[in-house]
Amino acid sequence: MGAQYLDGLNDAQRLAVEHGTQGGGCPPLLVIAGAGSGKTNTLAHRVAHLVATGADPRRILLMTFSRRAAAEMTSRAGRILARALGESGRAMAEALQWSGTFHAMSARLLREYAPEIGLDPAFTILDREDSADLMALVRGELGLGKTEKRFPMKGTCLSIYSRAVNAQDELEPVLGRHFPWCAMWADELRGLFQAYVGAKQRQGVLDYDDLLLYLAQLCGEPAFAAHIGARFDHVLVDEYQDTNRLQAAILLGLKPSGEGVTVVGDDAQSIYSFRAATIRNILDFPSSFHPPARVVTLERNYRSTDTILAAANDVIGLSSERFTKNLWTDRQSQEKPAIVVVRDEQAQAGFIAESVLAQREDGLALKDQAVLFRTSHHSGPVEVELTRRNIPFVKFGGLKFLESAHVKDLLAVLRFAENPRDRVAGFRVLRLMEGIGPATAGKALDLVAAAAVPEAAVEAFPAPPRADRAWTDFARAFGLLRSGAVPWPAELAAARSWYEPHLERRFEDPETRLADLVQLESIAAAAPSRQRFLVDLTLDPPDATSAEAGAPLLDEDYLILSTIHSAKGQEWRSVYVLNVVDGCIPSDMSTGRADEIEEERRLLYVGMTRARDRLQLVVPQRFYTHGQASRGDRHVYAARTRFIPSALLDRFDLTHWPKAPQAAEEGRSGEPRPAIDIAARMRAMWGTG
DNA sequence: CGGAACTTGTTTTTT
DNA sequence: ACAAGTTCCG
Repeated sequence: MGAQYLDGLNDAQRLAVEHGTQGGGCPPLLVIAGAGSGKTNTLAHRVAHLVATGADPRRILLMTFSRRAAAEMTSRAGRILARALGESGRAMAEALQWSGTFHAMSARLLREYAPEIGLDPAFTILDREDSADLMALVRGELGLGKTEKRFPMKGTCLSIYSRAVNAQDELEPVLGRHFPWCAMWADELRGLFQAYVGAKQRQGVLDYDDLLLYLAQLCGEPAFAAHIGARFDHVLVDEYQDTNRLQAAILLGLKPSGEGVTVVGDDAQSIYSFRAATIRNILDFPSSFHPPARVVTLERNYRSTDTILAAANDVIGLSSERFTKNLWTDRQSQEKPAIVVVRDEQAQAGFIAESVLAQREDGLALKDQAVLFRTSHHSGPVEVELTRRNIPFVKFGGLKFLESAHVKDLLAVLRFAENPRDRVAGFRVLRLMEGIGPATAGKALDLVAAAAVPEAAVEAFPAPPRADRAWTDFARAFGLLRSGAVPWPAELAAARSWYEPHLERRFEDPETRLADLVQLESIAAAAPSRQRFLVDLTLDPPDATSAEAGAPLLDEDYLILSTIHSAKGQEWRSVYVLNVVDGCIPSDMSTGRADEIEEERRLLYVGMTRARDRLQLVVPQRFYTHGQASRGDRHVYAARTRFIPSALLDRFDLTHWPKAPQAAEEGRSGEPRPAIDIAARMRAMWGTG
């Protein structure tokens, strides 16, 4: 049967789309989808085709890496179905309710099964920072704050815990491999983690890892697993190379036979091992089943020019691991990707600004261009330069608006109302009031947690005289939020009006912060309930920060700045990669072990393969070190990344910017700079510290 | 309780 | 260089 909407697909894509839709069951399928091979399109077609050939869209589970990817996928599937079947097709797509991240789907399922596993269905979810705060709280209670040698910081403790959980590994090997400097604390850490788990359970809170861990445990019980698995006829997982062992355990628990399972990914683009993702998941997938899963490989690249692809293929080709596929394209170009050598990060920023504008003159909108980098702060000087020249941009990755103190404060009020046992939220809220410190807050929270009616306990609490007034106001607001008398979006406004005086007292710039809170209310309006709002926001925070304080500039043109991690799955006509220098890519934090270096290589590969028509890698020659500024400006010389050795230079055009070093410009503030800073080397001979 | 001054270990990417 | 934690004082 030749469905017309499949005509645009190539043979391999079509194989992937039609697999298991022609009767006789649907055995497991692995799609190895190279960069730019039309992966999203193929997966969307597969979902649409499944539905068009009779699958019930309410019984399809689609797990993606981000909510944004899920939305893209379902809307594409919707368009295909609408084209094929008209209005009824659109309705079918809307029934694709089970799509989202592993974490979000887990939260939803756990909420349903909570009563059966002794979990409070009103559980709240701690984000990374909240989890670390709770870890610190517990650490204090155990007296690990005051030790001879300093105990690891809260964030480090959480990272250790998180890796052990997600990799399903024992503490000692985790410490040995990833946190050798904490190995001496193994016993104390074990005790800390035990107490941390206890605290979470008493408070009815789950952290990110728990969402996966609880569901994996549930799926480890055959009876539950079968029950949950039976709700879905098809389970599709995108970006499978970036899943960890817990996620694989969930998938295999739900569908032990692999019937109806499709996973899609690319081993060459695995870049999340720091989150315990393991490439073994995708490599071992076929042999997890009997007979083994079918494998379809998409090797035709529709995105990049042949010159860009040749360079990217060569970069990944130097990997010590063997990759089985070789991407090809028929998009010819005369232009090779460029390596642009600039003097320093300042010059790099100047080059970006100028080049972006020049390309816009040539008809390339800002939105068609993106600046990518390894680490969030690498874009600092570029951001300054763009702002100076009034070039609008939006930045993805790095600090989020959700992490600002005032937003967290307001959310904590809601979370405390949702779950009065949530100590991190409660602590945060109570201490906003003048005269309430850690001691008083702790006492109050104990009473609230023990009370049958939390709002009554708040009202009855004997606040210190200094805080009396503030406490009365709080008790009233808290009672209102708990009563359910205020319908949802208005509840947020109620919380804000309680919070406003505290905001004004605590911050220098209350106006801009208040604007953020108002913006939060527009997000809240889209959520059906307080609970959904809190879950959605912690599991999928708005990930962009723009120069002009988050104004939704949908129609305007703006440049994209993004970490390479956040650029996953995206593409632009013109791409710049910053700091393509040893120490940045690979990050000098990740040059310890061979597998870390390999991941950095893949990171560069991912960055390069985002480009459609034009790719420019920028190499600053030196970096200023602002350590102990004893005398003069110190700097270190940087070398081009080790991932592009001389043998690969043929694949690139080597250029300098500015074209001709302008002596006049340099001399303005005094003597010309020497090409080699002998003086700095002399000083460096005697150590840097 | 809350702010100021000081000390010391750390390191990035994100659901 | 920085942020987190500690100590001290009003």
